[in-house]
Amino acid sequence: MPTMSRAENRAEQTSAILARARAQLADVGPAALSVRQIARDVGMVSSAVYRYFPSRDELLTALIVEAYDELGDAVQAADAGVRRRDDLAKRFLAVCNAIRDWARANPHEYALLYGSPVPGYAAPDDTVSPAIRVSGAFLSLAQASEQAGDELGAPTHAVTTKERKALDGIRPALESPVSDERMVRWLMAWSTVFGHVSLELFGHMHRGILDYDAHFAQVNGQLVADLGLA
Amino acid sequence: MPTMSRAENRAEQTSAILARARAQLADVGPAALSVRQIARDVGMVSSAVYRYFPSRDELLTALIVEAYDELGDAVQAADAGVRRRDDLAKRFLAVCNAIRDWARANPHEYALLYGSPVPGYAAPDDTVSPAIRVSGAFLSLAQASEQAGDELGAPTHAVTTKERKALDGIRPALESPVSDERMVRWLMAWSTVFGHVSLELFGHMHRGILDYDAHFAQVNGQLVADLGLA
DNA sequence: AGAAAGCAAGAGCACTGCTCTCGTTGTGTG
DNA sequence: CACACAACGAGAGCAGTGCTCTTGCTTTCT
Repeated sequence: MPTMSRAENRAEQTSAILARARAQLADVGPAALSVRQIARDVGMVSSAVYRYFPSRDELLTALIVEAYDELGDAVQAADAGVRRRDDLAKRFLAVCNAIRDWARANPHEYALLYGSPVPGYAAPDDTVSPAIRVSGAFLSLAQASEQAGDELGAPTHAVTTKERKALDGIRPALESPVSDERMVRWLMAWSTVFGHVSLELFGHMHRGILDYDAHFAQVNGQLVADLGLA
Repeated sequence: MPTMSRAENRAEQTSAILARARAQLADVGPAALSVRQIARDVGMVSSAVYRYFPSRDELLTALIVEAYDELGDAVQAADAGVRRRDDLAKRFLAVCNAIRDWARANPHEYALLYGSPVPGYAAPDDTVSPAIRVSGAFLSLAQASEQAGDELGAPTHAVTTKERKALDGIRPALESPVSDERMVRWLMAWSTVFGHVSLELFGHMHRGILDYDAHFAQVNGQLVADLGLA
């Protein structure tokens, strides 16, 4: 039983625990995730797990980070899959569909990220950097659209001075400037997309919308038009 | 200790339990809601609570119904508070603000309604009828707008035939017809509003948007314009 | 080689949802 | 009016949870 240094073993056990936790999360959801069950699954006793994760919440936080990364990868890959980089409409649609597809494929993970915050307030700074990758995809498209000189496809409601100040938090994250009017539109698109996905996934469109795919496509089409990507 | 019939007592105990559950929900959130703690609070032993609610999930369902009703009341009152009934923009803004205000005042309740579904799948038919009151507010405004002959404030993306069929689920809930183009816009507004509130409340706008009030007002202003209510 | 640190196991604490039993007590019926 | 029945509250108990602490053992560092 040599053949494994302490560090190696630790890495292996850590990822084994995470893998089982991941599976259990997908299976029964975050609320029912049990440290003891995970321990049994990986052939440990529950107290041993606490050598690797100081608490159940920390384990959940690790899962959150993983999920954000996975979603970020999916979104990034979808965007990168569009060959004509200046076809912003196509890139936008790819991103939106990637978000929804991932959410539908991983409902519990999506709920963990965008549903109610499960523990008191987990979100320490560990989670924010992977979290911004998704909204970052929207922001880069917004910048590209601005640089391409696109005109917004719908009349713009005058941006208030308060709102201009409120947007100061976003500007530092931009490499190239985006007009406030366009930024508002893109933020609205962000809310609309996640609003739709959440409402759909959490059952609020039940018996109202009969074809989620069609409706999401319709909404995206309208967003493309409003953003002036067509 | 007479002075109380069995039925009276039952009603009183039931509402006492509900009241404490309500308070605990607002305090610690749905996940940490404990039947035993509620029992202690109302001066009972835990097993006695099960004479009134067959399980913790049923209790939660009752709370969900209560919360839907409260939000529905708030929305309805906000709408009714607008004197000029034909000022649809004002009514729309009143409804949107009522939703957000209620959500901010009752974050745990909002999370229970629009966040991740906590128990496996509670939502039996008990919850659907109070739930549709909120979306119903949007729908009545959409109908009023159609009847007023408002023109949509932004170019319309062509509605696909699939989407037209997808909307069949909503039509039975309408008293007066609404064009599919307008309906799509209103559904988008619905997604946008709840998307914004969820993203804001669950912390996803942290450090990005510096003034939630201003941004929400800006978004609503744009929605009013897009819906042609101005 | 010896001290220090890492690790797995087990026992145990305080808590949870929920079930069952056991007296008591109010209620509708013969 | 009396009696049987159903509702009720309390208590014990089961199976499960997160987490801590102690006890040995083993790898690593000095």
